[in-house]
Amino acid sequence: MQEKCVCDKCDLRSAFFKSFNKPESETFCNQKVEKNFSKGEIIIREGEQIRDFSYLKSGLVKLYKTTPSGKDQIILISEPFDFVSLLSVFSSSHYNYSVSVLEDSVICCLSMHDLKELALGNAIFTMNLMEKMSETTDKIIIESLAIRLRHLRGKVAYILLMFSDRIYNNTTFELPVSRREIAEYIGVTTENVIRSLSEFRKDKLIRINGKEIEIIDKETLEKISNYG
Amino acid sequence: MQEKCVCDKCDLRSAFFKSFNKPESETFCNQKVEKNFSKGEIIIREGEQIRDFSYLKSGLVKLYKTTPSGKDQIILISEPFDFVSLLSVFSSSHYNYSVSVLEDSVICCLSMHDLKELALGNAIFTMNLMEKMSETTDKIIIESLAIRLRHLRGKVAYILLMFSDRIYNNTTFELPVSRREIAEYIGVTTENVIRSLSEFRKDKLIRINGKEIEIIDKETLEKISNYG
DNA sequence: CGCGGCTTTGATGTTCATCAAGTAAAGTGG
DNA sequence: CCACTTTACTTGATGAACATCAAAGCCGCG
Repeated sequence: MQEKCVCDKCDLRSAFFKSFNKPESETFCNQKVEKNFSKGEIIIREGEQIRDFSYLKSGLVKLYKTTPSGKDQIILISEPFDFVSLLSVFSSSHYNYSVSVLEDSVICCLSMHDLKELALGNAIFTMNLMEKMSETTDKIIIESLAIRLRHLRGKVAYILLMFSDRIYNNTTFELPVSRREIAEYIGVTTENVIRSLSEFRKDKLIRINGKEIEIIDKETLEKISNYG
Repeated sequence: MQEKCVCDKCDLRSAFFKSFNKPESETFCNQKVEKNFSKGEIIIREGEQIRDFSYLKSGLVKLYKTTPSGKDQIILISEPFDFVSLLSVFSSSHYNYSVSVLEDSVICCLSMHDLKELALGNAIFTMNLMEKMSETTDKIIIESLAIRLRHLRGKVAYILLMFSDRIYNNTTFELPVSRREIAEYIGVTTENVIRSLSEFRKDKLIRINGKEIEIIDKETLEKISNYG
């Protein structure tokens, strides 16, 4: 499950940690650990103590919260470069959300202790972290407002376009989530997600084959998303 | 409108910027500027270029976004110590939300250039900033999920308790917002906010006198908030 | 092979938005 | 300072959107 990171192969080091010079990179690479997770596994459980700073190297995960009545609310579907443990790590001692894997993923882990040491020793690195954090939280907030202002069909259309445009860059894609998870993400019932999808199919806006979705009439779908 | 900050009187320096030593504090204090705003004024407009890093020294403000159809969505009602310009300042060049004043407020401003210089020169300061940022965004996300999962009456009860418990620490308080703004905050119509308030009044859970609210039966209100 | 979870469709009822209309309060200009 | 306009607040009636309930088919897994 755990193996040393081969840093030469790590896109992230150059892409994100531009702030490091050679020796710092070395330290960083020696301290961190890669973990592989497969679809369905839970990486982080709400309430757990935060020990590691982790980020998503490849794959797809969801961040979510479980309500007192046992229902889940999905906060974000996160691609690589959006950090996994970003939200609370600098202000809380425990996670207040869970993370589970939607597509086989590789997570890089560094102990919070080591991270803080690195951050204190390198202000540019810390600034970059802050920038990244700002981007991710901005995305969460903007997206949650965008969803809130739409009606059922608009919400569903919005999610389809999100997968198509933001995540897969393709008009055809395999849904990485169940209908129920879509519902948990946009705050409606599973039945109504299905109903909307069926309507889109009947109206020849999309083709559905199980989890496989093809967007046929993107223009109309966008109209619906922008309040139809 | 603008005057030099009297740093001896500034609670924030000690409370938040514990990272500074004497000379750095001096620099900081000399560079920053205090601005006074009164109820109703707009401090930041969506789309404006970000020039200053500003934080709320005293008063109360709201962060909000205006939708394409011209309606406002309130993101957060922010007290002192929650930064005003926190969300996007490190990842965007322009604000993607607006800020306006609910109660006469004092804002401390520092140019982003100066702030970045300070941050790069002092990693502890930057870490503290990050912590603060993490707290604020966490609060926004947690609160928006909490509101999303409630029904109309639960949402309204939640807001009343928020004002009573988090903002004013008092069972009697003056609402700093209109009924419409409450509606914009919890994502329902103004009429339904009023209806819920009237019902709470009829059920003797609260007393209403214009903007003045007194919470009489907090226990029941909490039950309604926790899903009634 | 049977069980549980996911998906789908239909019927029903509740919640909430919309529309309408009126009162109160607060700002505006002569 | 008073008529005037606008904005905020309030209540009621109606209908649409959506949740809930129910039932059945499908698929994967032990």
